[in-house]
Amino acid sequence: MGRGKVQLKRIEDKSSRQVTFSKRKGGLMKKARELGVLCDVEVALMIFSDQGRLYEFSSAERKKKYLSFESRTSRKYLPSSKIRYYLRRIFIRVPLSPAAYQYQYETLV
Amino acid sequence: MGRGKVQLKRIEDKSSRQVTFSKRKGGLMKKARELGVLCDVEVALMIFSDQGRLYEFSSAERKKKYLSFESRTSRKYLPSSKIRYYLRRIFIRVPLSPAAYQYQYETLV
DNA sequence: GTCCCTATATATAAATA
DNA sequence: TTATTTATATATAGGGA
Repeated sequence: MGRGKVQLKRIEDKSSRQVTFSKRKGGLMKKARELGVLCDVEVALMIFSDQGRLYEFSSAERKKKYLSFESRTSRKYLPSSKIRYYLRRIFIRVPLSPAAYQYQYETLV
Repeated sequence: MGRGKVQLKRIEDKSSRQVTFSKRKGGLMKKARELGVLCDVEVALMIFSDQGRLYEFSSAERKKKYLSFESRTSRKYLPSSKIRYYLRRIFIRVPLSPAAYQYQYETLV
């Protein structure tokens, strides 16, 4: 999709990796939104940049009614331990123990 | 990206909506994976079809070590109340009350 | 549904400013 | 760096079997 064909492996040059990230992130978000609209389905997309920043798209129209995770994190740079924590909790969904959940709940609500 | 240009609104014909869903879902998954590899970032994508089926991609390499939500749901068709529940819990992340969490935890673990 | 085909729209790599 | 341009690779709409 460009002047040259690209190999599917990590782009080693930091500068072009950043440029590609920015372009493809935009493209992916756009396509996620299109899929939601065209096919009338719910789509969610989350991307953690290597800077630890969270980019998120969700087609859930009710989103605004609820406490948004995004509002708590998207403007922060997270350390990698936090990233791992969030990934486990959100993407991989290891249940927290009830005691750990109680603690989390108290810090969030 | 095809013989005709498409308007960004719900495809009303059920059959072509289904075909478009299948094609674009595949494309989106592929691009999510490419972004993760090329730019060395974590990407997660979740799609609920209108049949209530969950399709999921996550670049988190540690995934297999943990209990996967996918293994519990991706082969099932969920009623819309369940979809809404999962969307709230996962995408929008309304915290459950500790009591409700305790109940969920017991049914999951 | 479901798989192919292929003309066309779109995304984007590399160049350029 | 950060935009903008443009040539090219890729995705996919519409169609047929």
